[in-house]
Amino acid sequence: MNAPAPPDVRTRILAEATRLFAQRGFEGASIQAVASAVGIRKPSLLYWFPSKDALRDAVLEQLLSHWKDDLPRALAASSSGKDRLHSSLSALMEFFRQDPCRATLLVREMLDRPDAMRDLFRAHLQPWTRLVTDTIRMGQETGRVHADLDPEAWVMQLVTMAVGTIATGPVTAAMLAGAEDATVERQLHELVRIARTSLFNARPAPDSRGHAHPGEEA
Amino acid sequence: MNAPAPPDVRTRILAEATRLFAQRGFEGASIQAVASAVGIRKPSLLYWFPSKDALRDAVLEQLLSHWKDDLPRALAASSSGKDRLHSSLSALMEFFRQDPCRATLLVREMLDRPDAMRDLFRAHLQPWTRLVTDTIRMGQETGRVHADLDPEAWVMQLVTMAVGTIATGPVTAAMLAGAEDATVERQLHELVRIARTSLFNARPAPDSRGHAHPGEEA
DNA sequence: CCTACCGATCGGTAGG
DNA sequence: CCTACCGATCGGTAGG
Repeated sequence: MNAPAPPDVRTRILAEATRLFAQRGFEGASIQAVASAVGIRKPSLLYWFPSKDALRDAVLEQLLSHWKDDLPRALAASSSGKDRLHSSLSALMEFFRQDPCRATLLVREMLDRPDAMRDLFRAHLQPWTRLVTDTIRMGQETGRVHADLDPEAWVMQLVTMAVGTIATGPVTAAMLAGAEDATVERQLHELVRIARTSLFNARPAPDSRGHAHPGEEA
Repeated sequence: MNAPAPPDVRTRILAEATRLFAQRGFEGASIQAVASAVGIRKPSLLYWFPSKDALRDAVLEQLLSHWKDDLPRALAASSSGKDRLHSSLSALMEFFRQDPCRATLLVREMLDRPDAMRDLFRAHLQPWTRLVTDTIRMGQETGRVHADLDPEAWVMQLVTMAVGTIATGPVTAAMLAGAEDATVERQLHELVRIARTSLFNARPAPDSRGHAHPGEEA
């Protein structure tokens, strides 16, 4: 009846592996280092995960399952097409901002094993991207979204930008003028502006201010 | 008495190291592997570069110097502001398309050593970004460029997108609908459209010097 | 640019 | 989940 070790050894291994694989890369992070971070010996780690590659797979599986579950939730919560697109982007950025290791790890894996990641992306992310591109196409039919926009390519560019900003933001943000105040935030703010202007057509009537957006409906 | 190998051993080491560091990462590519690719023994490589870290530094230095020299050239060749921005983006994409290893290597290094890369970026890329942001600000004064655009952040987002598309494009491109026809090209095409629409004001009214653009409204 | 060699660390196994 | 141990490979040096 007594519960197993509350934080769960297996779960802690996954958490530390995610952190260390993201920080130092798969080749740069030894299973010895992961075991030490958890507070166990190396052979004990290999009892839970039969090999370093199996640990890598489990880490990735956990990350992509989280994406698969979290992202569509935000999308389903919105009603209007414009809201759906806005909250999809917010959810995407929030997913990586919650834990920047996710972005770093995804980028590293895409570079290390492009073929394996292509399959994982297709299996886990295809449904989510489909939801977003369908919403975009509806917007194109009503004329609110640029007609010459390529829906699939647009979504993947936004993913590339969001992942890249979180993963490499600490470097690129140092190029911003100003100073040391929240510079990754500044990049994310511009990212949102880029997304909005590259997606929606300019408002037809420049004079009518206020709530605007004629006939926003389902 | 015969001349040294024409391609220059040192140069060949740098080329193979660039390729292998990009492909497998710095930790994943041993100096033994680099030496084998060049066709020499490991200690011979260490005669030209005193350590693996020295080799890494030389590889990066060469890459960033190339950026520093090539990119501003395209910029200087254009006259009008709009041309300058257009050719800056073309040159940026072409730089990475010429050799995708450049993008992969830059991303890996930003993840592995953010602090060192921040300094290298500042030293090598600051002048180029300054040229672009100055041109953008000129466009904002004439009203052709969105007034609420953040010049430095916009440039870094475009760099993030271009580098990310070349480095991780083979993975994300597989998510595109269509099929197997030039999918990274399709992403680059959308990248250009995103850049254009997020930069320039729609020009429905040819009357220049329009009203100052308001910030934004939901 | 080579041969020969170094200690340290790698991923993984035996056996309990 | 542990101790003890394995062969292979790592970055680097000695010395020519």
